[in-house]
Amino acid sequence: MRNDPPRVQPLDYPSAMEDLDRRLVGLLLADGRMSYTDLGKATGLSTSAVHQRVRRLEERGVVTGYTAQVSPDALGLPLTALISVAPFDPSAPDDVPDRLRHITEIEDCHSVAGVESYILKVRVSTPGDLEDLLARIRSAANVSTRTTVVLSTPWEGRSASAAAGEVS
Amino acid sequence: MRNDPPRVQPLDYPSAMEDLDRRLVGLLLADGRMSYTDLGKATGLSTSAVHQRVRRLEERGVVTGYTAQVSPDALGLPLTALISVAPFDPSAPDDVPDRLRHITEIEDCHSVAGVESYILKVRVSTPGDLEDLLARIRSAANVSTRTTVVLSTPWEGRSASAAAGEVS
DNA sequence: ACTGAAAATCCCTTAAG
DNA sequence: CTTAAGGGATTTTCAGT
Repeated sequence: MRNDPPRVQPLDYPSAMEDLDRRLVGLLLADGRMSYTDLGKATGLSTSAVHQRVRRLEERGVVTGYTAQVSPDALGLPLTALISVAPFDPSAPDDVPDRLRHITEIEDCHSVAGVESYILKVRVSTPGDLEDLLARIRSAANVSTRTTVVLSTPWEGRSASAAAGEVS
Repeated sequence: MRNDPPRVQPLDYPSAMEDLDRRLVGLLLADGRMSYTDLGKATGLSTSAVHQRVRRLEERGVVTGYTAQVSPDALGLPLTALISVAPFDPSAPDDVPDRLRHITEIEDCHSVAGVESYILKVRVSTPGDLEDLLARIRSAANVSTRTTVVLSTPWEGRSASAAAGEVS
């Protein structure tokens, strides 16, 4: 694989997180409504200890919130696409995200290193809606677009962090 | 924008979802730990009614679960990349997702229409880890890769569905 | 389908060791 | 971090409309 040069510091990056914290995060990723009591049973900790740790995780910004997982299909948004955008005028100040933020069909907005400046993930109902959306994006941000249609999604949102909470 | 031909059926697609359901989904997207009591207060429904509707939303597969939102940065995974993969041998049966599923760094896996077959979203700690990951992906699935590094993410996971739950 | 209330349960919080 | 316990809130059910 890779020829590891010796590291100056044998540290793991910011990730100074204990094993218990990782387990808790993993459990909350799997079920964000789990009670502190149940989290305690699953980790062997007392309810109070879990409460403390989860609160700290929230304060440290490791856990930023909780949300329902919703099926776009069931919501009538069966068409997903990835859109690369490039500004028509590269000399203009780059406020593309600000100009696009109000467009709710855009689920993700990444600034990327490459020929194009941003990659968006969008969800719509029909090809016609996609056509409309592209027009809105182009005119709102003065960009050209290159669209890749998603055919299917074997998996999504699997939070790499979940590996941290795996049962060993 | 687009020249709408008259629709054969003036239906809204599968989305036969009432306004109340949309509001509930929106609220649960914003706070997945909200209690039925509070959901009731927010929608003007009784606790029981909320309970019924949320249960039905879960049964219908609209709400598929609940999860904590976790900051990859805080977890020590500050480097995100999008990887397009294309099979070396296009005649071989396409079991790329199965071959990649065990690689936990891969958060999303989309099958796409385009020159390349799949687009992956991955998270790692360092460029070195990305290098390793790419090698593992290539050898596990016998594919070539094209990697786009994410510089920053103005927003992510904004669930287009949230628009449904907006305050009018 | 929603309301309202009652019952049972569970949860959070605090305190003390 | 644990145990213990109080008080409170929440889930869940059920009958009624």
